Formats: sequence, structure tokens, C-alpha cells
Amino acid sequence: MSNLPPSFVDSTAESCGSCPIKKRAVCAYCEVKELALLEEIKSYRTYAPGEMIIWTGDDMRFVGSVVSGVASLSQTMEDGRRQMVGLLLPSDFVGRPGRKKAVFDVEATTEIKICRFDRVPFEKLLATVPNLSERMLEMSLDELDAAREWMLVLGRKNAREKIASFLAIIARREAELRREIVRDGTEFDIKLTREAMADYLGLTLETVSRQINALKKDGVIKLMGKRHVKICDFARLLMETGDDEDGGLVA
Amino acid sequence: MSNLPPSFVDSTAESCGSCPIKKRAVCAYCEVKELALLEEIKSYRTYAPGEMIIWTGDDMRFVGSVVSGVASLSQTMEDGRRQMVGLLLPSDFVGRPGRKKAVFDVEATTEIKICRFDRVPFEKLLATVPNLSERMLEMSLDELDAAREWMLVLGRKNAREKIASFLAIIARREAELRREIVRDGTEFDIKLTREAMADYLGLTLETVSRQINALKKDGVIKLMGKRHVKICDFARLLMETGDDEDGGLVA
DNA sequence: TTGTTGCTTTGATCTGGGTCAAAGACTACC
DNA sequence: GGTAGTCTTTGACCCAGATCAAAGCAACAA
Repeated sequence: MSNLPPSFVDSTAESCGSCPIKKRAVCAYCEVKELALLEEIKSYRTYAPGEMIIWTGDDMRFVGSVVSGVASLSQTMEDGRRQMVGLLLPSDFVGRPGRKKAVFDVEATTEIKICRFDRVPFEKLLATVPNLSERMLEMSLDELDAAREWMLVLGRKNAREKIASFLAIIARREAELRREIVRDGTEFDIKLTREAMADYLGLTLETVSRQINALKKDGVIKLMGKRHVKICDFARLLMETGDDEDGGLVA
Repeated sequence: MSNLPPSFVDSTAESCGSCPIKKRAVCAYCEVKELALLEEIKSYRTYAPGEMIIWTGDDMRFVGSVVSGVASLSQTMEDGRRQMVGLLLPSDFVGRPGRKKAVFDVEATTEIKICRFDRVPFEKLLATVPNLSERMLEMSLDELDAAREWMLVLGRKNAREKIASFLAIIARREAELRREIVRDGTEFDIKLTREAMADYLGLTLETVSRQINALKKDGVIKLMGKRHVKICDFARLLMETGDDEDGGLVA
């Protein structure tokens, strides 16, 4: 929270045609003409790691899509206890149309680029462009399912199962971005600190550290550096999540 | 799960005009003409307490609105651990358009009446009736916020805070149905068993029992019978939730 | 080279809530 | 009125994960 690298409003003209998330973002179903309407109200902005994108209570002047990078959605209690309630990866939607004040903190985890739409005109488009509202509904329902699956993790799983569930999800989503599927040998970066993982999982950072190393010791994963993971035995990892067949979050 | 009172498809003609949830359900924004379209695909059904409305994996032939009564949305792990992920009260939506197979169990907690819409035609209406899809989106986003707020409860609150949060929510929603607000002296029924509460809160039933009695001993609430609660000191109850000003779930 | 800073690991200890066990309490039905 | 069934309470004990404390490690700056 001290001296962050400068973030900036990106003034480069960017085209939806070459957008890496055009197949999955809110605008995925929009036609050229409709994209042009969005174009009028959009701006890109890059945030530095650690930078707050939105504070709870802020006026929501924009909503948007994560183009690249990772952000976290979280709540903090007065005494400092914190719970992450969402991990925002590329193509995920940021903000909530129809709400003026933010109810969660959004923080850049890595450097992150967001395609922002001014909130009020975006809401108007939602009301008039079915291709937009349809995708918006679909994404919201997916997120709702994912949130509910996560409630099982938070409410009923033990520390080891939580860690395994987390790794399985990250592996899946990372693989998805690369249009691959997860299998033995798949490698990826955990883009979160142990503390951020703890906040996501409802644990302490010490427990996260211990359980990750336990999975490593048991040969389920391999660590290269602190944050780079190789999955040695994916089937085993899924067993460790405690879920039935596939440990599968929906979204 | 043994000999349940008979449930039945209600053949009585029911009119949307006198529907108790017309102001808040999915159809809230629909005009008379649009309601007529819904009428064609709707049927009422009453379920007995304990009856399963939907099993995980079931084909979803309908979606719908809770008209009266309470149902729970939950997930179960193979070893029996269970997590409730939603409490369905009057006006809440049941099911997920766009999904063929159910991913959660839905169980009637009390006797419950559901206004059901055949899924496929309902999806078609969603695509063609903006008043319907707009409300659907709004409700989904509200539920998403509520689910995220609940993640904080599950992930970071201790047993006493969980119980207090639960009581505060129930009190709010019950009062809302009666168009009142919660204050000292407000009374309501908990329509869940201790076990169901435990499943909702990520606790055991013993802990639920102990903490409820602790709140009672401390004069925060009063119990009349096992399930009827009187809030003696609402401000205190909110303090006990651990939340800042108002302990307020969004939805 | 030596701090300094931020992250991670590891160890020792403590405790909230789980687990196990038993007994109340209430209702419904012979 | 007995007894079976379901729900709830209460007690005794235990353990997974929190807490507290310290040290390790990598990147960077002076």
C-alpha cells in the first residue's frame, strides 16, 4: 500500500476485434453494431498490483470486464478479518449494474487491465440490447452457482480439502484460458500470496503454508519456487478435494 | 423421509391478481399481457414439509417462484456433510434457466407452494419479454450479493456471530414479508430445525443449540418454545453479528 | 556488503467447536 | 397411558486449526 508503480488510463485505441476475451466477456453475443455502441462508453485502464480498483462504499461510476490479470473481490470486518468472495480472472465482470455504491472491495492482485463501461449508459444498453442482457444474465447465474459451490468449501471442508479445491479451480481456470485441459504435469502460477489464499479459503496463512507443503510432501503437487505449481497427480488432487467425481465448480 | 402427507398438483384456478408475491417475484415487472403469456405455461404445486422438490442431477422441467412457505437449497458430500447454500422464502426464484440438470437439492422445509413455469417455454419468454429478463437479472444479482455476504459468515465468523447473523437475517426477511421493520420485541418463528440451521451455518447442531441458549441467557433474545424467538435487544443482536453498522445482508 | 522489506516456513502452544454419549421434551399414535 | 419417533439440550473430552513467536529467503536499494 506504499509506493506503487503508476497506473494510468490507457489512451491507445484498442479494437474489440483483437480483444482476447471477446468470446467470453459480457459483450460476447454482441454484433458489430452493438459493439460500436459499447465502444462509445468504454475506456481501458490498467491497475498496478496491490492497487485498489474499488473501495466498499465508493460511487460506482463504471462497470467492466477484466481483460488480463487477476483481481480479488473481498469484504473486511472492522477487526480486520477478511474474506475474499470472488477471484476475478480475464473475461469476468466487475461491478454491478443497478447499484450506485460498491459493497465489496476490488483489489488488483497482479497488474490488471480492465475494459470499463460508464455505468449509467451501460445500464441503458442493458435495457435495450438483448444480446447484452442475455449474456449478463448468463454470467450472473454462473457466478451465483460458483459462489454457492464455494459456500460448501467454506462451510464444510477441512483445510486440506480447501487447499486441494483451490488448486483444482485455479488449474482449471488457467488451463481454460490457454484452451487446454488439466492433466498430470500441468503447471501454473498461483497469483496469490499465502495470505490472499487464506482470505479466500477462510484459513490463516500459516495453515495454508502447512497444507500446501503437505500436499507437496505427499507427491500430489510439486512446487517450483513459492508460487509455481506442477500437478503430479490430478486424479489424486481431485480426491483430496473431497468432492465426488470431478470436484467440479460449475463456472 | 418416511410417510409424508400427500402433496398434489393444485388444480384450482389461481389468479395473478391476488398473488401475494406479485410485487416481488420474477413476474413483478410484467404487464397484464405478459402475465397472460406466463399463465399459459404455469402450474401450481404444493409440497409437504420434508419433501424433495428437486434432487441434484434431476432433469429440470420447470423453474418457478415460491408463493408461500420455505425451502432450502443445499449440497451434500458423499460422506454426508451438508451445506445449505440458500434459503428460499416467498417470492424467491427456484431453478436456473439455461440449465437442464439440477446442481443442488431443493427440499421443502415447511409446506410450500410453488408457482411453476415449464422451463423451455419460460426460457423463450426470457428472451422475448424484457420486463421478465430485467427482473430475472436483478433478482440474480441480488442473490449473488447475498451469497457473497454469506461467504463472509461461513469463512470468517465464529459460532456466536453466525447464529446472531442468522437470526438477524431471518428477522429481517420475516418482517419484510409482513411489511414491518425489525425492532425490540419483534417475534418470529425459526422454520428450521437445529440441524438445518447447522447446515446453513457450517456448524453442528449441538453448537447451534448451545449458542442459541447462550444468546438467550445473555438476554439478547427470548425463546418461547424451541422455535419461536422474541428479539429483546435488536441493536445488541446486530453487535453480536460482528458486522459494522447494520449487519446487513443486501438482499 | 549490508540493510530493508515482503513473503513464506516452521515450531510450540492454546482453544473453539467438533465428537460422542446420554437424557429431556414434545407430539402422535396405538 | 404407554411408547415410539423426532427434535433439542447438556455434559465430557478431544483435536484441527488458530495464535504467537521466530527464523528463512529472495529481491532490491544504498
